[in-house]
Amino acid sequence: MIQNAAIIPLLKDVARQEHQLQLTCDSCALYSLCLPLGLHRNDLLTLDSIIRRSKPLARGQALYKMADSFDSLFVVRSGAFKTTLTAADGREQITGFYLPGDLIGMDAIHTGQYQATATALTSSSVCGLPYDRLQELSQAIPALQQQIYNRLSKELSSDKQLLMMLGQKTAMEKLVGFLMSLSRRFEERGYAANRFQLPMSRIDIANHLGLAIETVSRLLTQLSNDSLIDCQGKMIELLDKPKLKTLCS
Amino acid sequence: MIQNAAIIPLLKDVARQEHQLQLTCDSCALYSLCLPLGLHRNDLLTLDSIIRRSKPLARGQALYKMADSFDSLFVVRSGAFKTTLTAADGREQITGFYLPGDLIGMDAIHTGQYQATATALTSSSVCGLPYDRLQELSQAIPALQQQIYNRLSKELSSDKQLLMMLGQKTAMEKLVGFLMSLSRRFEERGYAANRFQLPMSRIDIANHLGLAIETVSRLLTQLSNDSLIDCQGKMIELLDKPKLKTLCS
DNA sequence: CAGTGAACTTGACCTGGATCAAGATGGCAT
DNA sequence: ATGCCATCTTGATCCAGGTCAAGTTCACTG
Repeated sequence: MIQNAAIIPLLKDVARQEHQLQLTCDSCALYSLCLPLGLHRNDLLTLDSIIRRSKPLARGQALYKMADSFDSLFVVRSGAFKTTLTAADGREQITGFYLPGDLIGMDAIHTGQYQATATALTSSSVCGLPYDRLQELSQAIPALQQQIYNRLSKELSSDKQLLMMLGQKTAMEKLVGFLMSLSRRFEERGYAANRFQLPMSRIDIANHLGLAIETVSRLLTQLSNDSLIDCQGKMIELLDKPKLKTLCS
Repeated sequence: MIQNAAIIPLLKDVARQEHQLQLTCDSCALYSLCLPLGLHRNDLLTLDSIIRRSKPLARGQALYKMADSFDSLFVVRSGAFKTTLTAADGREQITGFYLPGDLIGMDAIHTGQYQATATALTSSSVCGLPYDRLQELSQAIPALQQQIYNRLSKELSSDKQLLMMLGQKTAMEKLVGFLMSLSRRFEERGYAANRFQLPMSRIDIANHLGLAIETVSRLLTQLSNDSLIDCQGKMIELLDKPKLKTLCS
């Protein structure tokens, strides 16, 4: 329950959290998921000194927009985000969903501009890491440099996994694969692996997986009918993980 | 013609090149595309000292295989590579094509193992960069650290572009988008932008774009009939770039 | 707590691209 | 040269999933 509050807090909850919130990384609940992982105490304090803790963002609010000038990476502190690419003709593709501890904006490093739009899916807050300062620090702190390499590499890997999903798999495989990957990510964060609130709409899921909303809706119904999941609106419970696993391999 | 020889050299050509090949980065034709870009002379020599220049690989030969233990990144020196993910059920997805100057293996950094299989599409050669040494050097050389961040970020960006292609676009848009992106990449490398040899088979293109081979073949025929491209086997000439651009936006 | 618009579900139908099938072409080894 | 196996092309058919349509439910707002 505390977990769910952390994912989809009401506005007033966020305000309260904000007030109570640890002001240093070393007392942060996300410590073990976040960038400072593996840093020594002094280095941690140095990193801490450059971090800008944001006001909470409301659902639907943009953290940054595509083509905005790039200055910071962001760590999700609470809530959830999506990043969207917009094509010349206006079509949009959701390229990723980001949960607490995830790092957003890394695809902008090689240019002066953000390459996508990052939007809060629920009330959310972030820690901002000014890139120029981060670069300097990572030059001085080997463990930090390594962390950054690792984070970049990890996002590369998961994008390539997603390419496999989009390129090879059927609608059902895509959807179940998506649910399983969400489940794993919640679990990594210490939340329940088998019962969670989807932070995104069916529309977002469909777009992300290259499907029609109707297809997503129908497949969720079908999984429900087959008692593989229980699905009440955005609340999902995974009832038969082994069978689900066979559906997405 | 020299360009094509560099992309698809005969084995004997490679052997000859190997012999003639500059042994230092600062005399390498790829210098401006490659990792050393922006390094000062002394730093360049230091980087140079850790580079392992490989024997040429024959067409179809693997540079590394998925789950092999990770130790080096590789820069393509000549030829071309594909990287392939293999799913549990054996299905494969080509997650990227790599041309001279491109860096391969970055998705492996965050684990001890390569995350994909890298295969030479033609006779090719690479420069190997032992990751532990590279990490140390980039700690000492700010410009190198920055280059590595940039390269990782750039690959992230292009993967996300690809996600957009796979998620949103029709078969024709995918194929034309693919051709245009190849054209741009050849041009960046100083080769002709409008006339080039495809280093990969139709099968590989189809797999990469999530299409059937038959579809790729049909669409190429159609583009030929409409005089938008000229297509003789693997030789492609882009005849009407403006119209092609409208087909993929 | 009624009104409103967005999100979601379900059904009926349609189509883009997959699959199946049958050559044609081409690169390579002998 | 010749034969062989890969790759590629082209045509015919099929179907997964998209599109269209018509409600239903949900979450805000006033």
